[in-house]
Amino acid sequence: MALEHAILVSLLERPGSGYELARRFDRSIGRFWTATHQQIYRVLRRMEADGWVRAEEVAQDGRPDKKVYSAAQPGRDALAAWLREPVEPETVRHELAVRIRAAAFDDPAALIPEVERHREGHAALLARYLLGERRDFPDAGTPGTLDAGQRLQHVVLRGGIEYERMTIAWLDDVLATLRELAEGR
Amino acid sequence: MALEHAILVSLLERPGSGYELARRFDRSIGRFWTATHQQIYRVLRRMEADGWVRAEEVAQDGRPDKKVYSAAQPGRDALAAWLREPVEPETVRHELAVRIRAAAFDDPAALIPEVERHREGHAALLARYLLGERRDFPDAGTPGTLDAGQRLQHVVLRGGIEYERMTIAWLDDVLATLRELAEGR
DNA sequence: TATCTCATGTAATCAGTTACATGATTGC
DNA sequence: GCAATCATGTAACTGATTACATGAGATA
Repeated sequence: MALEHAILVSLLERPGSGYELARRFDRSIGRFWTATHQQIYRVLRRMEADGWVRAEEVAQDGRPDKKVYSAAQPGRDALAAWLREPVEPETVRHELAVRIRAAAFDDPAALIPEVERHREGHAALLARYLLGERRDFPDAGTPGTLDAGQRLQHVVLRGGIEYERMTIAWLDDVLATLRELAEGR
Repeated sequence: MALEHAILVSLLERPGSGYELARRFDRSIGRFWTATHQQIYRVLRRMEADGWVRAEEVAQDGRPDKKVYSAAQPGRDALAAWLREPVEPETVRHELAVRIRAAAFDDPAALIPEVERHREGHAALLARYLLGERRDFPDAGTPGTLDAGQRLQHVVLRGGIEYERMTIAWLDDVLATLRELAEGR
C-alpha cells in the first residue's frame, strides 16, 4: 500500500507526468520501490480523485499533451500521517535463497552460472551507486553543504551501497560453497 | 511464482501437512519467503492436481485428521528445471527507504521512534540467527562434518546474519542522520 | 470459562503483471 | 523504412491478503 506514498515523495521532489514517474521508477526510485506505468496511471487517477495530487494539462508541440501532477496539501497530510504509523515488517521474497536450498536435491553445480550472473549484476549496481555518490555528494564530508533532503537521500544511497557490498561478499561465499560441493570436497 | 518451489524444497527436507508448512513459513522458510496458510492450502491443491506432490490422509487421535504431503518425482523434475532457469532480478519493496526520503517533507524527528523499533527488531533477529547457528552448526569449521544440504542451509543462514548486521549498522547511520537534522545540525 | 493449538477451508478484495492498443515525432 | 521515444490507456489475469467459518482437544 505504499505506492501512493512513493509517488507522493517523488512528486514532492519534483512534479511530473505519469510517463516521467514511470521512468523515475525505472531509475532512482526503482531502487527501493518498483512499479509499471499501467499501475502508476491507475494509482495517479485514484490519487487525483482523492485530492492527494493536482493535475495540470500541458500542451507540447511535436509531442503528445501530458498531464503534469503535483502533490496537494491533502497528500502531504496523508504522507505525514503515514510517517507516524508503525512500520510493518516487510514481506521477504528471496528467490535465490530458495534456489540455494533447492540445490541440495539436485546438482549444486547447476546453480553456479546463475549465481555468477547475479554477482555480476550486483557488482554493476554497486559501481553505479558509487559513481552516483561521487557525482551527487562530493562534499558530503564538509558540514553545512547539504540540505535535509540531500542528506536523507545520501543516507538511503549509503544503505544501497552497503547492501550491494554485503550481497557481493555473500554471493562469493555461496559460490565457494557450491564449488566445493561440485568438486566433492 | 516461486511459492510452489519453496513448498517443494520444504517438503523434500521433510514431508508435512498444510498446517505444518504454514508454521515452517512462519519460522525458518519465512526468512526468505512468506506465505499465509490460505495461500499454502490453495497452492498445495494445485500442486497435487499437477502431480508435483502426493497427499496421504493421516488419522490422529485427539486431533483432526491431516493430509501429509510429500514431493513426487514430477515435482523434483520441475524443481531441477527451475534451478536452471535464469534468476530474474527481484522486485524491491523497501518501505523504510521511502519513508526516510519522505521525512524531508515533514519532521525528520517523527521517524526516529519507528526507526529505533525497526533496529530493535533486526537486533533480535540477528540474535536468533546467531543462536540457531551455534545450535545447528557448531562444528562448521571442521571439514567433513556437514552434508551438502546442511552446508547449503548454513550458507543461506550466513547470508541472513550478514544482512542483519549490515542493516543494523545502516539503521544506526540513519538514526544519527535523523538526530542531527532534528537538532538542527 | 476462556484462550491456545491443531487442522482445513471459503469468499471477497486488492495489488501487481502481462499483453495489447494508439498515435505522433525523432533519429539511424 | 524501422526502431526508439514520448504519452496514455484498456483488459485479463495471477498472486496475495483480509476477513470469516468450523470444530475438537489441551491448558490456564
